[in-house]
Amino acid sequence: MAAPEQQANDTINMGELPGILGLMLRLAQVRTFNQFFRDFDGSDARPSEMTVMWLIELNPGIRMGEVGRVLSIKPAHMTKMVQRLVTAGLVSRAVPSDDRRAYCLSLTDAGQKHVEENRDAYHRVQTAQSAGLSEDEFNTLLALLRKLAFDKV
Amino acid sequence: MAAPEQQANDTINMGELPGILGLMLRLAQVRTFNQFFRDFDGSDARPSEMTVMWLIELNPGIRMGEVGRVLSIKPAHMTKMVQRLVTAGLVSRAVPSDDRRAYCLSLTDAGQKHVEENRDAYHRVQTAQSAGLSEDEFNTLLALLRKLAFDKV
DNA sequence: TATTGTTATACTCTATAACTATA
DNA sequence: TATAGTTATAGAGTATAACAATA
Repeated sequence: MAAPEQQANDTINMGELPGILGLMLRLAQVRTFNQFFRDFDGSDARPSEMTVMWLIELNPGIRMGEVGRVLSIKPAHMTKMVQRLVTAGLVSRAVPSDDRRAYCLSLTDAGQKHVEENRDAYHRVQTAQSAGLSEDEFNTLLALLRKLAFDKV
Repeated sequence: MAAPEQQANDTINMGELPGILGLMLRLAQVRTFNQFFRDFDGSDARPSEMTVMWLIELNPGIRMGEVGRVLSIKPAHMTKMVQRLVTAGLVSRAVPSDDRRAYCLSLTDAGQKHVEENRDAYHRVQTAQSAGLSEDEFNTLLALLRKLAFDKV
């Protein structure tokens, strides 16, 4: 009867599954997200919205489509997400004069404040220490993930 | 007018975003999944179902709850997933005599055949080459992800 | 009382296609 | 004709809570 939930992981044969990249990416992400929501307990900050707002802060006037392309967010989802952020008073839209099909995004004062208040915590959650890795391991992992995420093959 | 979709990534300022572990895990996963679905075009194999069936093959008679714990799949989702697999004739359930609340899972003959037919392809998709990494980089990445996914902190 | 699995509900994210208004 | 964004719909996956049967 002692710690049956610990036994499970040990007595189960994983075979070659820990060599499947997609599975390990998913399991690592689950854990990272759990950590995020544990540390951000109470706050209504969502990783995806935080990332979008941070990107808008870095690139004022960036177009919706560009945000979606950089962050791999589909157009339909971008629309709903931006509508939420606009409704929440965090983001504002403007039609650029050179292309009236598009929307340029900026942070409102409230949005700017929101980013400034949460960025440190957001950044602090994603550290070597909270991931249980050494600084070297953490930096190596990030470099390899960047290669996987950004390099064209 | 030349290749505006290429410009975007270059002229956009990412700031410290590529240092955010959660974001890079997500972007790496998106790419890995795209590769999966490109290579498995036509087949109806889903990564999650393939992983569950492979785990059942390795551990015949494993309980639903154990599968969920190892793969971080929530009970409610496990129920629906197993029902799909049972309906598809790939997995069979049995109530163990020592705990009649539980379900033990096994592969049917069709399930066994399905795993054998798809495992190689499933494994082959997730290689260093298709990820655009060297063998060393690929193995390092997997080792770090395993540490992130499995180590208790 | 606690645990195994089920059901029901709601929400996030994804996928797809049809649509508008511009270019 | 192609592109930027919208709308609508469907599905996967997750989160949560209430529930029945069993331990």
